[in-house]
Amino acid sequence: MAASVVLNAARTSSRIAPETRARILAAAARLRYRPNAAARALADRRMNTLGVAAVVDSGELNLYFLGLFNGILAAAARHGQNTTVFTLFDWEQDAARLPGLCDGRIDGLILIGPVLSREAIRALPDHTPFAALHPNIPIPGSINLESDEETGAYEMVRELIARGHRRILHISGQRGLLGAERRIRGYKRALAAAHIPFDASLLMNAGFSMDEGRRAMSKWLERSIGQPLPHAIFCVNDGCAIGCLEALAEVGLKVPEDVSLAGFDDTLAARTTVPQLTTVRQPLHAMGSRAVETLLARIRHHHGHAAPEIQETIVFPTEIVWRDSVGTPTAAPKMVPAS
Amino acid sequence: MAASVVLNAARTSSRIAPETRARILAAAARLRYRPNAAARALADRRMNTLGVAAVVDSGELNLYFLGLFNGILAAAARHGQNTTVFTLFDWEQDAARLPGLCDGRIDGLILIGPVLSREAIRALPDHTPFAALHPNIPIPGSINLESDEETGAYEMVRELIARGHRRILHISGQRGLLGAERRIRGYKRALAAAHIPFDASLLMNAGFSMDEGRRAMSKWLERSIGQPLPHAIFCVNDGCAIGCLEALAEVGLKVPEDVSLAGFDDTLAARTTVPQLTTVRQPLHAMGSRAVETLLARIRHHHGHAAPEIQETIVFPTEIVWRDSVGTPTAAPKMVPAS
DNA sequence: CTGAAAGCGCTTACAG
DNA sequence: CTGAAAGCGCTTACAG
Repeated sequence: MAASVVLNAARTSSRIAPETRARILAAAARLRYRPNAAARALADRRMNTLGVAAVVDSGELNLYFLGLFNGILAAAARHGQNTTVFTLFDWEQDAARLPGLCDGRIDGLILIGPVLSREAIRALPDHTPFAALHPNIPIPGSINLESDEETGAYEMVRELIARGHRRILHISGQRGLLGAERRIRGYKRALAAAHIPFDASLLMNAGFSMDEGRRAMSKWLERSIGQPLPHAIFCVNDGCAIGCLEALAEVGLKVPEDVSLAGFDDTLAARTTVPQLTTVRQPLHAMGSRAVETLLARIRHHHGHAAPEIQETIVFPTEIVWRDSVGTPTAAPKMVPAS
Repeated sequence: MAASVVLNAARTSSRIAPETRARILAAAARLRYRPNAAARALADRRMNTLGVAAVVDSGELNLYFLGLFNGILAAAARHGQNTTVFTLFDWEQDAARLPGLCDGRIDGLILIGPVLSREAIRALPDHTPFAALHPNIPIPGSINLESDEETGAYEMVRELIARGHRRILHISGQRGLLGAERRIRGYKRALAAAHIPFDASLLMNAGFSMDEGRRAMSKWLERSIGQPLPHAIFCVNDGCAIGCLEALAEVGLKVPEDVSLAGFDDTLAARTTVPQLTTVRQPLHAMGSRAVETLLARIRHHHGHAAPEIQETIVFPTEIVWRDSVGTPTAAPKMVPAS
């Protein structure tokens, strides 16, 4: 007992005599004593470990994940918490595995971009606090963190228009996904505000990946041979924009000389393209850190500490980052070449 | 006891009567029983968790880490293992923290690119098995996984020469780091094999990051104004190559028209540049998976199972991936423009 | 100031 | 086939 108190600098009532303390410390050093985390967790009902659950699409975690994860790790390290990663293949199919993860090995769980049905949400265990980053539906009882994607999209398109771009192609994410729909709404609102009629042929459904961006762009180009290029292309995220860039390069079209291009997220990739990508920045690092901080507040609450005042939903502002992929439109837009 | 046996399908001698078994299962379902991982770990002396320790340079995990980590996660998932990430700031300074991580919360530890002194290696605890990916010094007693970087560099430079490039600038990593030195050796060997004298002005010391690549390239360009460009530039890794690409773009030089460019690693970034990067592929995903498999074999061994035949050092072959950043050299190389 | 005691939730011999 | 018992390594009242 005395050893436990001394070695943990515990806040129990017990005082240990200096001499005893010294003896304990000496013995610990001599024996190279290391506390056992599992035993401590069992006695404490606390693992000091946070879980992170994310879907690996096409077998790989992506840069969006990496941005959030870096923020999560930084905050976790500040608070002496470990982070364990659970990978899922598919939200719908793996939602059933979530309760099994909350078995005492983690104190709280961060869900990255969860797409859960209302039933799946109802089945979530209530003894473990959750935080959801970009949930497709806000999860009741969980902390929900999102960014103001609609405003981000709105402002990006408004600014493109302000720079003279009028025909703006939007390559969107899967219809029905909240993030995709919000960007579409922002896009449409900005067009309407500038009295530019919405043109359905300038909205391509694609997805959040490079592959989907490439395919969607190629398809659009193929079906538009001989017609004028848009002035600018606004993509649902950076990955999609990079796929787009590839498809344009394949038929010899240059960004931003022939057409301007914008992405969304400001992941690492936006700075590694040539030209660098103009994009709507989501503060991924800050969002990841904040998820950890708020989750830890909840965990302390669960452990009987003072009840923290926690918003259920935290919205982060977005911001436009201007780089070289957006230029000024040429007077006479180039025609789409045959490929 | 019966509950434990039934719920775990345990391999104990005990047989449980079907009726008892049914009663237990029913009760477990009714009570929504979830085993407690900490208690199980304490009794089993096994956490079913692997640790991953990596340095975050400039606050961010990079794509090299992401490549390995994806492989680690995939293999860990296959074996029902969790993965917890420990971030370090600096190997030298944080080596002392390593023993503290081996306190029963993990069964084995994977070190990503460790740069450890012989003393730090000696201080590593011996009750926890290790695997080291790209260790700067092979760690005795640990599984060491590396790729054949020297051959990769040699073949890349040999092939560049075969395509007509003779003046080849090498932007290297920090001198003294094994990975950097091996690439330099490969570079020099390939020059020697083609009877091209080594030119010290064509070797720039930089580092493994985009920033360092950009700075080194800019510096080289500045000091070479009015002189001929190299035919090709071979960078220590993809990140460095991308920095290079930026520095070239800044002064209006185009890849591959004005100069060819090659990287190393084949991270995600190599496919997201325009033009896409020719690079030496290290099988990062496979290396991460293999680290997990061999580490698990060791852990089973530690737990008294059959001794596995494990090589101390596993070397993965590299492979050149041809993309668009390498072209054929022009007859008259461009001169370095004033910036 | 100190230490004997109970308990965290599980597992695995072992004796009936 | 079944269940009482000891033990994993820690923490925290609690009684001296």
